[in-house]
Amino acid sequence: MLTERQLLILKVTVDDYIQSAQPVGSNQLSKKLETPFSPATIRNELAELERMGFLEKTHTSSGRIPSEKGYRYYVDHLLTPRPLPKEDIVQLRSIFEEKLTETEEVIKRSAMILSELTNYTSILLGPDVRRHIVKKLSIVPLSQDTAVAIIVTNTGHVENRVFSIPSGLNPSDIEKMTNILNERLVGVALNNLHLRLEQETLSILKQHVERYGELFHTFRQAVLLPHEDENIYYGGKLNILKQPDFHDLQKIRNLMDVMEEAKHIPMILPVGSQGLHIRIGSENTLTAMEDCSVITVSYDTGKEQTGTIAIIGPKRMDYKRIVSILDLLSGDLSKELNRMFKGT
Amino acid sequence: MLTERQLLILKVTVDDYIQSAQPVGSNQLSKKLETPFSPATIRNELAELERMGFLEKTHTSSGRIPSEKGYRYYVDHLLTPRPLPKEDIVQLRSIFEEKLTETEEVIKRSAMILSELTNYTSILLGPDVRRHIVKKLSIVPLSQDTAVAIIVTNTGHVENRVFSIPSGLNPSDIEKMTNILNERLVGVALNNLHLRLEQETLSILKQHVERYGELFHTFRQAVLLPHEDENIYYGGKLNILKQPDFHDLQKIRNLMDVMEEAKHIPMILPVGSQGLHIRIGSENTLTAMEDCSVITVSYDTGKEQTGTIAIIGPKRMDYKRIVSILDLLSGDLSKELNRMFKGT
DNA sequence: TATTAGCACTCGAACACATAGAGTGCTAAC
DNA sequence: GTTAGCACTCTATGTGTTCGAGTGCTAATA
Repeated sequence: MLTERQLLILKVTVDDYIQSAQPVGSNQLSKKLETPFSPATIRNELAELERMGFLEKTHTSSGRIPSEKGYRYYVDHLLTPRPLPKEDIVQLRSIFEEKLTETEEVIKRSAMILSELTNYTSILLGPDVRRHIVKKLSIVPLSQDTAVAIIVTNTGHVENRVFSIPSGLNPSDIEKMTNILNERLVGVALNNLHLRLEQETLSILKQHVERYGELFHTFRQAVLLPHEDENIYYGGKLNILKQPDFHDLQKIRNLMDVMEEAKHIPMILPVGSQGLHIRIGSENTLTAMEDCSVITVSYDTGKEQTGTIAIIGPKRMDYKRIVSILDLLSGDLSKELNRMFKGT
Repeated sequence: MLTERQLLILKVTVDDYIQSAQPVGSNQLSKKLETPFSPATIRNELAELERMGFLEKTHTSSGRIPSEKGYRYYVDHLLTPRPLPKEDIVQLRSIFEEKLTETEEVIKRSAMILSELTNYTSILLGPDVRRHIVKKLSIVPLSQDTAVAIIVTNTGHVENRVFSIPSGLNPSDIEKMTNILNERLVGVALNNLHLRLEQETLSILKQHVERYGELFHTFRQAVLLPHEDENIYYGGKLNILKQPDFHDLQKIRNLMDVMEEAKHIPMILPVGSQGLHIRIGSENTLTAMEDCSVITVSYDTGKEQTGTIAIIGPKRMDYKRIVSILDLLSGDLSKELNRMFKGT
């Protein structure tokens, strides 16, 4: 168990290191504490904290830096979220000052402001497109053998894909097919589309549309593959380069590589989980991220759907500030999106 | 005027430096030349080439590296494009092996393969969206006071924007409006849409649609602002970090910053100009790019439209290889896109 | 018993200095 | 015109020294 004084020293050490990026020594610490103890006393406590695994030295005669266990303890027990300064709140709220009509726009803007505010990299995940509800389907012929399939969802999101149509097809057949699809598929979620297509529309198409087989086949192909990466929004991808903690070019490369690759996202952040999460250093799944901390918070997009806000920074991240910012943004974003879609 | 031997020495020097990234000395050069001259002779020539401004030294007793003037001369007079190795051709052609239906997909894939092949950053500009021709317009109501406007173009490109509609509007009015818009605007290029909207549809709308004013106004707003950055495709953004020529983190940041910002694109590459262009170092407009070379080539997307392929690398770029690659790709891409849209 | 002053010790950063090696320019010989 | 020879220059590398910030330990102190 940690004594009061040890708690205090640990907290001040972590705070100081987060702020200065320099190992913290007993002298500095002695001056910084409001109840003064001599450097020698502090040294004893530091040695004890190190023995317990909360602090580390970079070399034998250096000051202390927090270990991962130290950060973890700090985050779990010593984090006293202070109210955000006014200017931060103003900047955050500026996301919504210009009335945007599209979810994507709002999220994109949030990612941008967030990275400006924090100087870290932000990743925002929009609500899962696959759960959006089909509002309308159209098929627009482009040439003799191609057409574009368009699906509008309740959120105003538009999916579109070009597909090939059997040449010499009767145009009125396309129209018929479109009508049948709309009758049967409006109101269905995108992730159920596949199933419903086969179950409900195939037999009806068979009756009304000539050469339904080829047409149905390519249309089905087109509709099935969703653009997986289209609701991931980044802010400040290059902010890593601003951090003094990252100097090894190879590591920076690995890190940026991992972040940009959409398929890695589920490894980087807990997609779909509720509330606030903090992953410190090697708590991350990917080794490329072992020097990073990731803070995520979920937000609510209405209709029981959620998105995720994430901040990626060095382990020496300003946890206190980021947590406050994410808390505020999560609430604001939920409110705004619910307002936008109150009627859909 | 340069002598035969000076030309030869300049060429070998540039080639060698491009390959090794190390200043080239008289000894090396002497060994490398097929007609052998002693290092001393070479030294005299090198001194002369330096005097004329084609070569530089990094310090008094170092070997020579090409100056910008040297690269320029090399590119203008000494570039003997050699045929690409088979494996490069195979990899390039792999862009088209999987039959893609959308321009965007093909271009996206080209950007990716191109950066993998070259280890540099590629930027591909698609054909100017504003010159695409409207194929179909729709308005899909989402809620009582929002709707999404959708414009399909002849290329299969779909523009969509959510806009607000006057609450309590008669749904049949939206239908009427959609019909009128389609009658009047199909076949018009996107960049003329603005003008035509006002000139041709406003008066007709007035006659047939109640409360046309508000509806028309917000629709017009939605249609007017095109997503400017949506036909820029990047490949290998992080390849800069692979280049030994870039080590200064600050410069890397500036460079990446500039490249990612869509508004800088016209400054970085000669958008819309025909044929092959090479910009070396300070020939670039932006100071952030003063250590880079940019090679661009245009390609033809049918219907008298063009796109641009660009490779951004260090001044010490493998010009010979890149030029060959871009030449080949430009041709292939033009062919493929023309094939895709032969019927539209 | 908890705290602190004192002190020897350790390590990194900064600096001076020496050396090796690659390359140069110049001169004189071929 | 070409080249061998040579003195010179600069970088990179390694070594030794000093300085300062920090530590751990011991003994004195409250």
